[in-house]
Amino acid sequence: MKCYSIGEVASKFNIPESTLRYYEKQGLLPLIERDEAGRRLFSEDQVALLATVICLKSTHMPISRIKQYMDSVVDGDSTVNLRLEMMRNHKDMVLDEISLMTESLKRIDEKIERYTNRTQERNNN
Amino acid sequence: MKCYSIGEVASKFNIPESTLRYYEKQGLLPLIERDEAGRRLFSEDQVALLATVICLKSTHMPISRIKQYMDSVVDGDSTVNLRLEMMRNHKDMVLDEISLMTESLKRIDEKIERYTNRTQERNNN
DNA sequence: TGTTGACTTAAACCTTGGTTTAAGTTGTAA
DNA sequence: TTACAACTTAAACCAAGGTTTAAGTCAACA
Repeated sequence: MKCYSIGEVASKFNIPESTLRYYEKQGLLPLIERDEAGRRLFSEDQVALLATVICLKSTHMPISRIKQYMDSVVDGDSTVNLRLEMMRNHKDMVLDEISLMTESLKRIDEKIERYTNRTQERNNN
Repeated sequence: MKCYSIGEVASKFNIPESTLRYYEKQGLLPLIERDEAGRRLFSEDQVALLATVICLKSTHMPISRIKQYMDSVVDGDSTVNLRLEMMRNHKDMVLDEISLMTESLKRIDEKIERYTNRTQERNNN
């Protein structure tokens, strides 16, 4: 099974290696193996888990909650219900945030329109 | 013209007074008047400006950029083009972020579906 | 008149989410 | 065999965005 070095993973996801080390230390990337020299080896599965971490981060889940989620992934089948709950909850948070941003975007669009009109008037005078 | 105390504004927008003081100190709320006792008096105009600050914050504009924007509001007509540019730029950022979140939401929905199926299987066994 | 409650300030403090540094190890290509 | 690039660690450092604290002022009500 092909494994990836930290450098490969970092460039695959376009994030600094230091961030990957930080995530591991925070417990977001459990069970990363090492080679004889102590270097991290990311399996395909772990790359997939990292993709999940990045997905949750991009929707603003705090690191402490991502850790809870990853811990329960490691704990296996017994936590499926918990994880389902967590994802449903998180989905609601994300939908709320998207709504808020979409609302705010309307105000921003109004400003753009008003400023556009004002600069046109200027040019016509 | 009716003016609002910091407490009134805080509860109107449901944010702590300390945050309002912090925003003023950071230059997001320019030109707040004081009464004889030194207490802040928010005019209707300033309440409207605060609403704009909150709108920009809710779309993740950093305080330093909100300050730039507010500074140019204070500078008046000569900065209309600048402000138009800023808002157009910001709109693009917000649209990108909404897209990213919407993409991530798809992955989250997939997880919800998989976990839902797994718990149903459990119950049928 | 005194004691609340709402305000003021400056400065210290806090959390989050990393990034940087310094010193060391390893594998490979020249 | 040396020199370079890719890795390792722990610990220090950093920026953003507030929050808390301590000490004080003031208006109004009992």
